[in-house]
Amino acid sequence: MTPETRSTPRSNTQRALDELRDLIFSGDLPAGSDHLEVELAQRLGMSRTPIREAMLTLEAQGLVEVRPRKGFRILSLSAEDMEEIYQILTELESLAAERAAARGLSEADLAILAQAIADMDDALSSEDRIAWAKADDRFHAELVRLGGNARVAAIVGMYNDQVRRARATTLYMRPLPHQSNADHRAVYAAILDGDQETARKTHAKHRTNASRLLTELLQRPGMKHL
Amino acid sequence: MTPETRSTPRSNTQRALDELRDLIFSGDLPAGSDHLEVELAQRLGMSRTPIREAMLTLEAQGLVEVRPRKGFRILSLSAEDMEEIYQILTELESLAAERAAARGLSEADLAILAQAIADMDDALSSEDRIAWAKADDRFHAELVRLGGNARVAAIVGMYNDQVRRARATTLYMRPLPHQSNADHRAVYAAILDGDQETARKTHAKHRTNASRLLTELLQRPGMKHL
DNA sequence: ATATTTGACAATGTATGCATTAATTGCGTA
DNA sequence: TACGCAATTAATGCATACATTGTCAAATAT
Repeated sequence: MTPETRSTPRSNTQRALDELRDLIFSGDLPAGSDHLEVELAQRLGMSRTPIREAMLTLEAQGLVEVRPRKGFRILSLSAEDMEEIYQILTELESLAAERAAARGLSEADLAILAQAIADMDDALSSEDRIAWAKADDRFHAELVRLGGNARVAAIVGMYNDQVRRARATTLYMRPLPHQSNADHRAVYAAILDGDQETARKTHAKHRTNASRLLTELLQRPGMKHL
Repeated sequence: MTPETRSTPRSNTQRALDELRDLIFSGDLPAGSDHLEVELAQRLGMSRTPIREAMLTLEAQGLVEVRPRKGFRILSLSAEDMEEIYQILTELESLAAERAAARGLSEADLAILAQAIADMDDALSSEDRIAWAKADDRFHAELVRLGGNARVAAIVGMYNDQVRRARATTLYMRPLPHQSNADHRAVYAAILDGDQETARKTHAKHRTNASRLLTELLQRPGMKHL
């Protein structure tokens, strides 16, 4: 845990990328706010160049918008954006579930998935929503990994980043997600069974429900953008 | 068609992005080749900075890989890569077809789609494969547009770019795509009918067939990478 | 008062130079 | 000959300076 255990001296561009992501996800750079190159450069203690380069990558990932004389705008997501993203997540994760089921994976292969489910159960009993959200993240990330399509995993990861803020906001607005855990177990079972169709459909239903819940919460007055 | 009709004097970074894309798609920068910053800078008549910035964007889009002292590598696609990409295209285009069917679109809304189909028919009768490929592109682009999810359209567009080289190569290796045209018409009819399930399944089958054909051709000896 | 033009300013786009560092080559030694 | 080490080289990472250009505001004309 020492501060300087890093062997590779990461480039400033890389640091800028990581730190800017953190600033965005933490809400330190709020959605909708604008930021000039010099401002961010000073803030991170480097020159404009690595900031620009990091911002280009973040733009390609859909997190910011470059507005030539107005600075970088941290993109906010409307309810419609959220629906678009959830459609994609539903679709691609369901594909991953189907493919995972098709691969004839053993219980050992599914250990991480099983662990994530167990962690979610624990988190639910202790009503620890943050721990639950983290385990849920792990479940979904591992699911797309098991799907065996690296590009699907990358896209899903990217969009999960984008909705992270929204999920954090709604985490305490929703009831405890008992149904989610049941869904996860059903998906797990279908994958282990090699039942592609069930894996896909079960997961699709799970995601569709989650999506509906989220968008309903987000459409409450005063929640316009995140 | 005058060379200087452009009102906005596009930035060099933008030009670099466009021209590098063209060089890649045209095969002028062959898949697998490495290129240094200075080389490309000289080639495009600008300094290293806009080249670097363009390359970062291209890297985020999966077209090149930045290899710190070895130059930028133009990524080649193996048969496995192609399968990954086609899985995604199948999935997201089928989603688009379903959503398009759900939107209650009128015949007028589907005019571009219908035109693309007609163009493909014409191209088939005259056995003009290039015209067919272009119309096919238009059909798929319009389909995802009609799906109403801009992010889906963006992803599909990106991956279509990536497989363009492969499709060009195989264009003359395959039989004339009569079945494709029948598929397209079926998808069109389902969308007009508002039959979501048929739209999705029909398009999925269409894409799966196309994918199988392509990957078989690509697995012929001597075709390793594209 | 409103619209328009001009001008100053400020932010970005781009080029360039320097420091850093990985790769490579050549040399010495076993 | 083969191996390892050191020096050289070359490419990039980053900072910085400068040119360009959009923006804003003040001033003028209608």
